[in-house]
Amino acid sequence: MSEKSKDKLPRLLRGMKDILPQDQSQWDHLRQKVKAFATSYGFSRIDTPVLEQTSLFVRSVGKGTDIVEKEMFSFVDQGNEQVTLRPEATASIARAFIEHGFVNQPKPVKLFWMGPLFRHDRPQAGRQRQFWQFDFESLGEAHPVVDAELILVAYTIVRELGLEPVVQINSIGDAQDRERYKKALVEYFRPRRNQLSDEIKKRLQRNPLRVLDAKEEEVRILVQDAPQIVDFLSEEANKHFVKVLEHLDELDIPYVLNPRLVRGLDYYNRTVFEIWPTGDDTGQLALGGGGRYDGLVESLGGQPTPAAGFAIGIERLLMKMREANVPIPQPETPRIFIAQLGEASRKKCLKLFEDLRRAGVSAVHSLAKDGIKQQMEIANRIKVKYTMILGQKEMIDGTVLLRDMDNGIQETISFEKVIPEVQKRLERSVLKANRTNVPYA
RNA sequence: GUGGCUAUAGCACAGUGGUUAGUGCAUCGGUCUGUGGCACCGAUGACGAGGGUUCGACUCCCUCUAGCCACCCCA
Repeated sequence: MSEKSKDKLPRLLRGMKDILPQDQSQWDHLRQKVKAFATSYGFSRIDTPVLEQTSLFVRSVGKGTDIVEKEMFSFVDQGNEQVTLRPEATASIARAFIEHGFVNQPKPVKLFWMGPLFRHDRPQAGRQRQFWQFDFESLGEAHPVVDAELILVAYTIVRELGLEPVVQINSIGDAQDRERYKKALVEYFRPRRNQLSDEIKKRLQRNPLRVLDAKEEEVRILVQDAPQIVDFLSEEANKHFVKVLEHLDELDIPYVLNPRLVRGLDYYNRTVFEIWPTGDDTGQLALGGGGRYDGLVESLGGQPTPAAGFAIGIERLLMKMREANVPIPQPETPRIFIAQLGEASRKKCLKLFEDLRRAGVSAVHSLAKDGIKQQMEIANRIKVKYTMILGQKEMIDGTVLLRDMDNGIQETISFEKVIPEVQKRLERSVLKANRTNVPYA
């Protein structure tokens, strides 16, 4: 260390996080559950590459969006190709849908996706530059029941993971509806221009919908009386929205009609929704969101394909689960430690370790250590149930000492019988021990 | 991209414009070449980076980097 200056040491890139061994059980637990949900709701898994053509995201997410304007990890590769680390999943899924002829499958095509995404934002609470999402997408059906099913899935997953989500929902209509609405919005604000900040004025010009989610108090007050997009929906879009809500009522899913909910990606139309944790009324830490994107596949060159989907952020989910002290099953810890004494015993013990593994018993050893005391300390530290001791004496007798670490009782067992004996005892102790759940921590 | 706060060992925290920067936990070793939870002893290991002010900077100033928080936006 003294020789090397510290700035030469390799370091984590900004906004990147290692997922350490002690956090893996939470991640595994969560991912496993999400996978099980996907299967039970009939969504098939699809994985897409981390790297895609830059144009894919520019065309789908939209040129004027923050994601494309300032958050993409883009570069030119050695083959002079413009590439981007995926900032979201839906575009890739739509690309795969087109590329692999999913049009020829029965509709809707229900897909499940899980993986890391990359956005070059400034890190803060619940935000990293590499983060995980899982996505559920349903392609090929325009019917509102599809929207409702997706909301059901999103809501249920979050709920069954131990949180109390609230669905925020809105309809942003179809393209023509939005055009008429934008005009009305601009007109509404025109006589009130002097009350607006420069930033808001700019938004009003570039993307009037953005004014709706402004955080400034004065603007929010104005927004309350501003025209609402629901009043500008075409008859079909309105019917569609009403049907989605009827389904949610039937399912007893609590939702909040949020006329100010607009989403930051260009491909959305009609139904948009977000999943907020209870207690968050700003949406600052939305767990996820989604909506309908009927035009996306076609705009990327595929057949006209109505579709909808949602994404949920895994780190945010974990964060909220920790905050809420949601219990998580303890990871399996090893129950057996192998302690050895002497060169011959060491050889025997590595073999024993492997034999145990083959018998389905995962043991821990520290074969590199010499002193039995050190080994016992380690066994104690990792809280195994039994320690198997093989010293010179046992080597001569062809036995193993089996020490119960809770009460210190030791028994001599013949070497041949020790594996079945250990299996038997572990089974018994598993039955006895009531599985304890500890909170995410 | 903008703003505020912060940066001392693996972790949690002390500390000072002036010899060798402390403590607890952890790690390694010893007391203790056949037995853990205890105790005692010892060792390893840090002032984020670069520049400036100063006789002297870990301490004061600037820049950078990173972290946290907020804005923008989103997961």
